[in-house]
Amino acid sequence: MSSSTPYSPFLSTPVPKFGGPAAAAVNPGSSLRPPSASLNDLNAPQRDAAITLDGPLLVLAGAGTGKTRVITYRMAELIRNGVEPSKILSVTFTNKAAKEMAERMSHMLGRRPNSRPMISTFHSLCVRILRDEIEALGYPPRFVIYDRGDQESAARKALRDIKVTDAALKPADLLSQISRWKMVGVLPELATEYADDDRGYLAASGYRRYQQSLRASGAVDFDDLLLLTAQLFEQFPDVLARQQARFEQVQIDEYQDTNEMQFQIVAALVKPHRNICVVGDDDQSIYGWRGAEVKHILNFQQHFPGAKIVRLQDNYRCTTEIIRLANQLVKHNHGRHDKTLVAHKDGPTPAIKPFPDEQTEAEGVVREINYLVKELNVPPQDIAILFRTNEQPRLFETELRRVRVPYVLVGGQSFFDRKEVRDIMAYLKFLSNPRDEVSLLRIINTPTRGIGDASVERLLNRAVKMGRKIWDVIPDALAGKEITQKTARSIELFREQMGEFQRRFDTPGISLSETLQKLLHDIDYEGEIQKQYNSADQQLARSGVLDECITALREYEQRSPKPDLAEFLDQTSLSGNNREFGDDDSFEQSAVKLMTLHSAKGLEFPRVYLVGLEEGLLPHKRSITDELENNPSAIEEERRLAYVGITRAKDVLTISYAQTRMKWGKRYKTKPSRFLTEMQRVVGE
DNA sequence: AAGGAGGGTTTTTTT
DNA sequence: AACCCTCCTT
Repeated sequence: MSSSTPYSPFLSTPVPKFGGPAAAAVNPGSSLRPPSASLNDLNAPQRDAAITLDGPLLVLAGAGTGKTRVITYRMAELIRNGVEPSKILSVTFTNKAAKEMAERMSHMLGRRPNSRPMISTFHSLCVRILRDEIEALGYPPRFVIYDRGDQESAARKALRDIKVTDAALKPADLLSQISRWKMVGVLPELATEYADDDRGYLAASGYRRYQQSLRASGAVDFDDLLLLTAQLFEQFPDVLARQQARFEQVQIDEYQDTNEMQFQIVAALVKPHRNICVVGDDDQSIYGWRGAEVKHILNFQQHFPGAKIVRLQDNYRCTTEIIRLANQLVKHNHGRHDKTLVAHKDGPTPAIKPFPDEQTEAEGVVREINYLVKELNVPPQDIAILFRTNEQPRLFETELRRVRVPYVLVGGQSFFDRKEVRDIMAYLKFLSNPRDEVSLLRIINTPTRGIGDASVERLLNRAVKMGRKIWDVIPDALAGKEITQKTARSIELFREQMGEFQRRFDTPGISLSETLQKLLHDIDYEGEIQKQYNSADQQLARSGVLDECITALREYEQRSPKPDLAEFLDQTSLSGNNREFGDDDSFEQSAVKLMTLHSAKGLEFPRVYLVGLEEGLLPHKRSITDELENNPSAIEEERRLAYVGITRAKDVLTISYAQTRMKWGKRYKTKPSRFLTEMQRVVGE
């Protein structure tokens, strides 16, 4: 985050080296270097929050009021007051936020690697706990984390096994129902009780199959990480006691987006000492669809009686004009803590620009960006284009490429969605955990090695029936003439080959990346690419992906003290899509950012283009129909999303919409978003 | 078993 | 318009 805020930027003062004179003066008796941060950098309420060290604390922080800063300074205060750094846990919403906060702490603490606060996301925290303790639940200590694609395969298979057709229940629908159940702690055995119609019953039995197959594969999905941790705490007091003892102080950022399982985990962790500090803004709750519950932040005082509340309403990020729009817009929501942000700097009035169609919108926005960058020397990284859905950025990308302005598409699953990467990850997952059936099925005939779908299907049926592994039923399948000699031979070869690579990956001292390189060579993945794509540059691009994978693994090896394939896989599946791979920091730092409103949470940019403000897009069509059906607050979440978008802009905000838009190959007329009129009108007028 | 053609379907947001 | 699935030919 670039910090050119007019009020003391984060590291405005030089950081004295460890043990310097300043350190001795502030904290004479401590072996720890005190933080360089001075509380004078903070305004009164911020300071009040940062020095409240005991007992539950709720910081209601509006957008741009410096909540991350408060959390960091508070950690520094805790350490200054003698709390052992490693006994502090700070939970952030994304890995990126964790990384940034860790870097700031390193600056403040002067890099003392032996004791530092644990800063991580809920999911990473849970992985750490589960890696140590999961055997208690009957899972193997080695498990793989299934990403979205793996989950879909598992769901598809579960539905096929119970003979449910796509028409009755689609894999994606099953997954979202499973997720909703897991989010509130409903286990497969109990799901039927929560089903209220036929589809619900189908989903419940799908859920049972799905979970069975994950367990048999030694796999967990994202929700399991939370659910299993909560279960662990509930069922095993000794485990809970051990984890409780690890932390004396717990802080949680973006608390408005905690879901039920996360709340339970935290409540259990802090029970002995109640030293919990949560920071959030109910107006920025945008993950309701993922089980986030605003009620946790609204009811914090009921959960933790005696909690102190600090309100931060001074916005130091945006101009008065931007804040005026934001305030007016969000006032249309009900069920919120009424608060009004106060801005402190002036700037141009935000522009609202209509365009005839989405193509012109992209051209217009990019033309302006190009002018800013080329003629006015605005650094590209000061500019962001924010949008609601992932189909929107394409046109902007094309335009940016055309005028040669550097850009990065943040978040979009582009890298991990590529077939080649998914294949390679499946190989690695399988080799790390040979029980992983979903990955095995993906790679068993990729590249093609004469093991056809029909044979695999028959083998699988037999394997399931006999409760054995797919390899072990080959002789029986041969005898029953279910597969041919030739197929059996191919499978044998494949099995031997994989066995060899398993051993290699398992042997400490053998380079992981070199093993991967050899693997790709041995299975002739390159040849597969040559066959699949006939144009030379496509082939080149696809092979480039292979190199990127190898490079990613090599980089992991270099930065990890004790490289381990399973750890690499954990990190890549949790680090949200693009992080580990092709994460070219130096390039990213001087590029225009393109991202969804959801990914933009917690970030800020001097110039923001908020595009596609149309009915059906923002608010999204789905939320409009949801509003009519069952969820009266669906539109309110969209409104908060728009609010988040507006408040990302520090100085210049430009809002745009297209008057017509292409959909499914047809052009439709659009209506300007209701939010546009709302934000320009005071409630009640 | 593999590859290609044609037809039907699709769109929210992500750790 | 793009993607996936199914069916058909080799």
